Amino acid sequence: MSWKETLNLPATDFPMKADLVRREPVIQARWDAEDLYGSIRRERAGARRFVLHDGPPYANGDIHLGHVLNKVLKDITVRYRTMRGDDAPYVPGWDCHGLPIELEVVKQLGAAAKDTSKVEIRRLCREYAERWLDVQRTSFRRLGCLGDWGRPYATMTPAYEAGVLDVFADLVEKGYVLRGLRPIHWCVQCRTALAEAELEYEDVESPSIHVRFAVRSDGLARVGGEPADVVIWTTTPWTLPANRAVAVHPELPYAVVVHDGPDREQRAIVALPLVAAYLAAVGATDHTVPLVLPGAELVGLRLHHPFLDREVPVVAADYVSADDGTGCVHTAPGHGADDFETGRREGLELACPVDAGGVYTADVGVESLVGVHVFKANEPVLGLLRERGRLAASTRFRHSYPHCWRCKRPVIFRATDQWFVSVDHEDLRARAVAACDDDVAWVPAWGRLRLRGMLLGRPDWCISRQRAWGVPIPAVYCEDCGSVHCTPELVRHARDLVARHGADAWFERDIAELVPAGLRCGCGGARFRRETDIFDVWFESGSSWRSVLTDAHGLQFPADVYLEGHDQHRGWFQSSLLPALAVRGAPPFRTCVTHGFFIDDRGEKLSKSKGGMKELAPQVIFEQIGVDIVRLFLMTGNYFGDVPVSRRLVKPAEDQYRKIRNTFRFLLGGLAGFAPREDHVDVAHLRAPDRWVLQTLDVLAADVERAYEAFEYQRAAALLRDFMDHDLSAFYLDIVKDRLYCAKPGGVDHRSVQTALFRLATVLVKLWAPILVHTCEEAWSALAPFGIEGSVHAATWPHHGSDDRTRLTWMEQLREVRTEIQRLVDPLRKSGEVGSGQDVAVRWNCLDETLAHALSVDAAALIGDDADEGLREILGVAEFVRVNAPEDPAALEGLAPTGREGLQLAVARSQLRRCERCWRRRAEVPEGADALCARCEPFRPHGTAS
RNA sequence: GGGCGACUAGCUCAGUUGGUUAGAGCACGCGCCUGAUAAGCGCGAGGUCAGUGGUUCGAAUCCACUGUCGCCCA
Repeated sequence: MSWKETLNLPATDFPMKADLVRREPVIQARWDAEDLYGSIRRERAGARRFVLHDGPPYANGDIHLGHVLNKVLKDITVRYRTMRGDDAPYVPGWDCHGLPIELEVVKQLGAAAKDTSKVEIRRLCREYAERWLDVQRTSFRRLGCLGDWGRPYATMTPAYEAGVLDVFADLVEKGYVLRGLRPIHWCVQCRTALAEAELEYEDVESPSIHVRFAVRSDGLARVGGEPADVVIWTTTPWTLPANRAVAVHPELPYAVVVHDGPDREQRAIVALPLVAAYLAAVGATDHTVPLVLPGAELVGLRLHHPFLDREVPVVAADYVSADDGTGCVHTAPGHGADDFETGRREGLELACPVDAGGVYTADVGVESLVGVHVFKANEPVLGLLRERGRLAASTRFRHSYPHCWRCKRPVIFRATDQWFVSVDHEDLRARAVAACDDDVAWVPAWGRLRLRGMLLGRPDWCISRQRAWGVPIPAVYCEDCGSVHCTPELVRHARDLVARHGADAWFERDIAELVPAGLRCGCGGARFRRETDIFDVWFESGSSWRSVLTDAHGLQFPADVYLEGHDQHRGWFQSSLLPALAVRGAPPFRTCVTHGFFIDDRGEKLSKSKGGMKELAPQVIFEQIGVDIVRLFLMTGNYFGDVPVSRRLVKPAEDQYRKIRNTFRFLLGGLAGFAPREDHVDVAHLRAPDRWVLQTLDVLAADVERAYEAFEYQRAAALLRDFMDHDLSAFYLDIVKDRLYCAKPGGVDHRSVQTALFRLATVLVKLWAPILVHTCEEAWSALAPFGIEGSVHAATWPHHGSDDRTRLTWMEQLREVRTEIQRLVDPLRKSGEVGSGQDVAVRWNCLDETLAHALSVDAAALIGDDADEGLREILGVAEFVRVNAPEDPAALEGLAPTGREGLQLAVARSQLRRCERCWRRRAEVPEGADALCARCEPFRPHGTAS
């Protein structure tokens, strides 16, 4: 007869096939319908608040894999903290202002852009940002991220803009804000200042020229008495009209080199280590060096500008190196950061004869250059140099050069009037470094060093931009004398206006409404015009703590965590730290967590020109792969560093997912007929393997918890995967199948397993829940018949105790033995001698005290009643017999050493008869067809012959 | 060019403060089971821990240099 019907085979509604693409939206719809986020918040009201402050993505275009990783990590964090019992709100935000959106809008307007008012452009920008905000929000929700999606923050709302102005007003009041002429990166195409973050470095080919600056005759005595030239090297000939000095390193040796030239002998002054390079560049064939002198002795020499009627000094500068060029550095204070600093120190003129569009102004000093675009000026400048015999050499040079992130054109350095936040006012820089060291935790730890280095090296923060789409800088200029007014009162006046009417008011209202009543200029004037510059978007997002970390959003200052890509060390982390420190005196975050970026499976960064990662576009994830699989995939690698991605690399995660899912399915299936409250078996009465597995689960839960606490979610996933693979699927579940299927339903053997399975299921679903958000919710629902209610995401984190490891180490030893047996059985299987382990008889002898003890005394103590049966169950064999070596040396025949020191084993086909129901070979099974073991005999239907 | 990281099996990664024979998953090879079945299980092969030099009784692990890659900057 078929005994299958007399077994308790697994049964559950939890399907093997995930069908994530179809099922995830259904689960999300239920979360929405039941207002899961809102109800959790209400439930956690008054609990310890955990604030993760969302860094706002830019509301421009579809989301990509980078957004996915970032939002998933945030979601895991929020869900984990929530399960720990914290009140962990998540308020998503969007960065809405800025150049990319404005340029996109302007591009769409085409020729009409010129005739479109600023306010109209702003309106179009707002619509554009709103549209993408919605698109992105839909995608983020589809990723299963839990949050206050109905009430996000957006940097273009009046409340947010007012917050930016609050921060600015405080900075003005405390004296951090200054206005000045500075050379900054400038895009002549976009006609705007660019932040460091808006630059992209690309290789370009530039002219590479050596230019001779003649030493004025009264200085020749210091350089050998003969006419000589200081030779500089530059890749930007167009900046030569703005040259105001030549810098040398005071401690570097300089050589006077005499060499042959095209028409006459030349005497050139260059750094000694660079003489050979110089001679090669000018093509000299022989030379002498009559004089070497330190740079310090050159300082103060006066030089003739190569084509302008002016003299420029030789000055000292530390940054001059002997690595390239000539060691004599062309210095144009209006066109370079180092040059500017040098110029300020030496009192040089800050010349910048270039207008916003990149065209030379009349100040350039050469009639023929006026009106020429600097990108087309290199040839004319070279012409001037040639005419005057000042061009020593000219070639081309390939190097990395900054480009505008939006229009991709090369940028220039140009001196302009800008607004700055001083980084050194009231020791802000030093305080920021100290805060980095003492008040902020960094995950991974090297984030501290990174931000530290950036803070120490950074210049003052240029916060102004000459564009339309942003928060206006509230300042006015006197119409009579031109002086600027930007007081705390004026800023706060504007702040109130913006809070009520939005930032557009600044551009559309009458000037009288923008300034406090009765404002007078020092010159007596009372007529003003408004500043039209707007804030750097980094200043806006860096002020988010002011308007977002507030009660209005259910948040508070400071945030527990900022969690972003590690490009935000320089970006948002820094731009948030500085204003908060200046205004509030404290960092806005307690911990900064960073993740890495994606590279393709060849180790190269993903670039849009190569098609980005289309095979893993969010649409593909949503419609073909499933979010949970991708969430799992993202938790397999080390997301703190570079994350390699490709469709091919996701494959293993799909397999892993199926394994996890099926293990859940098996756990759930084994629970059929179990009523937790009534059928639950006390720990003390649990069978040995069941008691062991729950203890192991406790250890696992503690490890997983530590991993979550440390933001090492990939570690949590790895621990869980290993446990489900090795400890459950390959070991524990294998050994308990017999009791689960064949033991008397409702008996202790059966209920003991079910007690373990029930706890395994509920705990594992919880431990996975922050990562596999949908699958765990589905599994949680499948536990409904066993009294489980609600959402797993509203459930609380499992308790776990017991540090007693004796049972664990005991079982470890048994597993070693099990492995050794399997190793020996393998050849028997391949030869067809045995099928499963249930056909195997094992004889063993052990020379190792500890192991022998574990297999005998410990087994008796930990298994209880029938230790032999217990060992057979754990080891998965039909017979496990210790040979009586001392009294019967012949019994050692056939025993072989194993990988485990001291353990000797012999395996063979068991000669015992097999129980037809449970397939175990046992001594008591009688001969004949349909023979059953003693345990199974009661399942024989009445009237059936044995 | 500078700062910060990374480099371990064909691929993706573990490897807690230096300490037995460097682990796992995928892929690969050989099998088992058919009572988790569009599942499950076992065994096996595969590594000069990027390279070179150093510290140490002992280095994948600490130090220096070199190479390749990434991020940030110049």
